[in-house]
Amino acid sequence: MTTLSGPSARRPRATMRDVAARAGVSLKTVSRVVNREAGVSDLLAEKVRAAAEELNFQLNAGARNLRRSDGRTGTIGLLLENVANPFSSAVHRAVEDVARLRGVAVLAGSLDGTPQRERELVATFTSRRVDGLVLMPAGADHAYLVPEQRAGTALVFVDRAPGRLDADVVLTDNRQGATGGVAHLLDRGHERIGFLGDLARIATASERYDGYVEALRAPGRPVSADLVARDVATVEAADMATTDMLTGPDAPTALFTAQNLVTIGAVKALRRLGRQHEVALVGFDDFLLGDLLDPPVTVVAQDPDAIGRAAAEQLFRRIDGDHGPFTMQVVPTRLIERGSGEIPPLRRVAS
Amino acid sequence: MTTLSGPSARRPRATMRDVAARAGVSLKTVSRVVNREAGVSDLLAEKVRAAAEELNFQLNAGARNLRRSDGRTGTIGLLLENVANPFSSAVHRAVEDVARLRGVAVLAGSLDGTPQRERELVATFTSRRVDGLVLMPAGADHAYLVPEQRAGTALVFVDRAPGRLDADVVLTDNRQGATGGVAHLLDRGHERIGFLGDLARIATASERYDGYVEALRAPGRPVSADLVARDVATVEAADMATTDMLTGPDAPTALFTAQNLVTIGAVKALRRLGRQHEVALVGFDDFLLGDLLDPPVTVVAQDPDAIGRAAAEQLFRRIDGDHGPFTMQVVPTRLIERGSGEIPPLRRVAS
DNA sequence: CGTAGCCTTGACAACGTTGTCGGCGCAGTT
DNA sequence: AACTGCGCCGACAACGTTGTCAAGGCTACG
Repeated sequence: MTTLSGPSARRPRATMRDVAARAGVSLKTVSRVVNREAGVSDLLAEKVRAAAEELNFQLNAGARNLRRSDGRTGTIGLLLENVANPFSSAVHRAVEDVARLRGVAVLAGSLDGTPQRERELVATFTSRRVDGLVLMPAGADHAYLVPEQRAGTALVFVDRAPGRLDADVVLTDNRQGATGGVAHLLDRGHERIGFLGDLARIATASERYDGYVEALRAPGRPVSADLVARDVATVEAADMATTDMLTGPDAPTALFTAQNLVTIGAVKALRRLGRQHEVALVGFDDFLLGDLLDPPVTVVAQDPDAIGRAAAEQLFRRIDGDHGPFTMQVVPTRLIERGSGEIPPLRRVAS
Repeated sequence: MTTLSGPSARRPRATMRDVAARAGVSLKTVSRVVNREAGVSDLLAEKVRAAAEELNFQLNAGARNLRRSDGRTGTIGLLLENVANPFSSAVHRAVEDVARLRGVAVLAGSLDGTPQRERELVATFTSRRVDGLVLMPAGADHAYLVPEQRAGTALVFVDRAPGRLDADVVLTDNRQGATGGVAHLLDRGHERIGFLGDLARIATASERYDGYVEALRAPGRPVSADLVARDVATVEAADMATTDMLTGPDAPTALFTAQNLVTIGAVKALRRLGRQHEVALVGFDDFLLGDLLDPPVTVVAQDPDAIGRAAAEQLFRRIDGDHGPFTMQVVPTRLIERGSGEIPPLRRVAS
């Protein structure tokens, strides 16, 4: 640790009063100039601008908001599963880009799937009087948001719908995406398709499972219990579950992995077993570098960018005063064929 | 798009005045209860709490901050290269975790390498009177922050040092990391080691190059111009540069790629040429799933978590009133051997 | 029994800004 | 010459909260 010179003496911030005094005008005139209101002569406006510049004046957004009639802070809150996870952070970026066009700042936070943290963060943000909240919810009951909503805070849910609360929502078409992924494998002739999914209590995970079942039911295939592993929550668990499934009797010729980490675990297992070119694999959720693996991994990709954008746009419509009925937007998934999902079924040896 | 029922009638927020009226006490007493100040009888405190609860009272943080003597907003700003990139978002998460312990909210934004955006975001955040700013700077001149710093905003730079401004800084040891990565290849007997790096004008990129040169100079090896490609800024450019380097005369037996995307481009090129098991590769910066590739990629990993944590902790020390000299913290890198960096040199055929 | 001192409580000003309103000066009209 | 209307400007109150201070009631002590 190197030591440099320390911070120098503190100089307090200039206020409008200071600017007014230096420019020789009233405080209200400064306010008018700063807010670009009409009705100030060019001469005075110029003086004010010069004074503001010299004093490094910067409007105090808190004070402004306190007095303003529209009550807007120009700040929104964004509650994500985890700011560091690729899906969440892609949504974050999309929301930021929309907010940036309006000069709106974004408060962000991670929930880690804990409802308590959701409530804490909501409180932290609303006490700062955010104009709106985009939330990827952790909890299942959002009745606690009713007063907030009534007070005028715009609410848009992403990825999962709110519980016990009506609000705008933007969702991925999980069921349809899963159905499509499994159908892709069926189309290639696979009959025994294994399912590995995240915790069943998570709504999205269970919708994906429903999609899997639906895809099999359509052509009248059975859903076999030994080909289904739910509640697989980590890479390691997915690795183990995959290994078990593939080394058991009547092993599947293809796998549908319904979540990112599960897909990674399955890839590891397939690789260790040396069967990555033999067992087909379709994963839900794209992941960075999926195309660099061998074989490259076919995925049902979500579109976090579209989700974030749609959510932010809806949020700002509400903030702008749209009082129309609540909306539900469903963002389609896209099947990206890269190789692993196009492996044909291994012919079965008659016993 | 499905239509649900619309938002219901607006009900304005309760203020301390409302709570006071309902509890039959003065406004100041409510303030005391809300702030857990001593000297309120249990009876009144209970009445106030009940009234606050019934009215869903929530303190207005803006108004509080306006009046408070310490002038703290309990909010910090975080300027990152891009909230969606893995390095930035890992730093983000670490900062959030430290902030969360103190109930501090985090405003975050992306700079995309543009100094103008940096200034805009700084203005957006400081006008909201953040207590401090953690910045991964895009610009090279930070003199514009002097008034802000003097006004009492804590500043901590991460990943790159500030220009024309003294402030605390947390850096990765780029030079040393690069030296270590290249030395690792030299140790394995490689003599011709190619360098591919990001834009030379970026400080971190140039430090990594310096580290490469230093590693070669130590045992007295030459730095050959045709083994160096700088200013490689995209995956595609890296792919091309790698291809050129490997198909040229006197091709290297090992590559040191000094940035994430450059490493990915090199992996693609090696794979296309079918030489991924023959040419050694060490990359700077870990990347998700580097261990799933074939061969798994050996990297010099940065520690974004440690960087973010150190930055946030330093920031809060300043916010808490530490007026000591500015500090520079250097976070070490770690070499992760996965396979690609341990490939021995191909014996040269005598011509 | 008087008084000092503590505990509890509330009145009031202030934070930095914007909304409202009224005043002044000047041009144009009768 | 008096009036009207408009353009420009400033005084003042208010936003929701906290800091300061003083008032009132009580206890404890001489």
